[in-house]
Amino acid sequence: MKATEHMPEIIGLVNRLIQKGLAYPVAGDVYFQVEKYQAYGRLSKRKLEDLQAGARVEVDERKRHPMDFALWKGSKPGEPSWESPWGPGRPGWHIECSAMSMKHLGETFDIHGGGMDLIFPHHENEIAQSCGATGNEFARYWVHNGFVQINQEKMSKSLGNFFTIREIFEKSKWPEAETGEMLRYFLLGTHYRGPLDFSDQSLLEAKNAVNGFYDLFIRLKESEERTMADKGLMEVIERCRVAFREAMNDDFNTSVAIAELQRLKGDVNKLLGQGLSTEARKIAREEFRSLGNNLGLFQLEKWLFNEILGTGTLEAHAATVRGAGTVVTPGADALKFLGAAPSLLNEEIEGKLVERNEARKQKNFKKADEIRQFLASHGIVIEDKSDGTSRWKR
RNA sequence: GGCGCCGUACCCAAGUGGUUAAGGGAGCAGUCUGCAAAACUGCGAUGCAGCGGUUCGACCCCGCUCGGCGCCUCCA
Repeated sequence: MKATEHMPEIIGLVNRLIQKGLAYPVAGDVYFQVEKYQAYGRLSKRKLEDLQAGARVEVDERKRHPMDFALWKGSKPGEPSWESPWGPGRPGWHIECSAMSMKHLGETFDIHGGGMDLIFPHHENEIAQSCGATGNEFARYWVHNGFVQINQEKMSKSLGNFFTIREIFEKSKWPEAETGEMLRYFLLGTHYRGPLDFSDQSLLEAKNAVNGFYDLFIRLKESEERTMADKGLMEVIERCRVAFREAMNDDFNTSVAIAELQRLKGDVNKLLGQGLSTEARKIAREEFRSLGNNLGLFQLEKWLFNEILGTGTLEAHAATVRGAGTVVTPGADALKFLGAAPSLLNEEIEGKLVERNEARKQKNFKKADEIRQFLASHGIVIEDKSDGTSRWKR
């Protein structure tokens, strides 16, 4: 959806505000007259008289009040422009949000999100425009998130200390799905209103935490049929459901919601030690999937482990990392994932595993350990199972 | 000058006017294991930036201070 596809709606909205006496045209521009909108400043708790007019930018003398903001800006020669009743020009910053949300969501809608830095002036102005034009409430709830910070500093384009999610994917030595999930886990680990300091360590911690869940999922799939703890499982699941819902209902308290998932993980691991039926293990996995779905977690089935054998995903990805070279932005240190060693082909890993198990059978533990060591140097961890076979993971 | 967010253990991070201040990671010590990994068990803040105040009682309420971050008619 693009703002440029909504020019008729935008122009219509500006017209409506002029007709209501809330806006006035000046030499090809159209300004919203803040003094005519008595609730101005309600969202950001600002009073017109408290604002420092001209503190950063010189006041435009043509405006009736220094705080009046542009709904439409006449274009200078050579600039991209659209035709309007006030001459060629382009929409002011805030108007397209109002026009587009009105068209697609209605005059009043439930939730409007955005960074804290947008509270003023952007969201304040959106409200003024929208409510001014319709007389109705604009957004019922405002959800403002804290900043992502790098080394205690706001991440922003102008500071140059930013990088994109795509770059995180590219720098990571892990498959995209995994990287995405750990990023999501990291983001969800703190309350949305608080600041969030981005670092390679935080991401690594998130990765390990997510891995812990998938370790459990693998166990759920492999354990033998025993039914001792089935009943306990249902109790533990029910407790988690209630607590999880409660946390989310409390202003999206995702850190608590995640803590509940962790608690369930521990509970299920314990019950698994006692013995769960195939059916119960399936229920447990489904429960994680279902709860996790609220947060975009645990949706991957064959992720990470050798079940994805043959897809080539990991190898292709490692090539991307190797070719990427060094990062140029100041965020480089944050993106420098520790020891991004080149990966092995899945087939090679499988081969080494067979070789090692052969050695183990012959009690040639020296050789077995060498192979473990070799794979470890490539970031591959081997886990021996009780039935004599092994699994691996990165 | 105005408005706002944040400061909790080694790290990340919830939370409450008064029961043991969630959870995770790391660490240490065990169980298990050929060795590992995973899993499980145990240990870890007498204290929640500092100082005052309110209160029978504050980490949580109020005030001040210190420290970090952000916004305040341009551009998005």
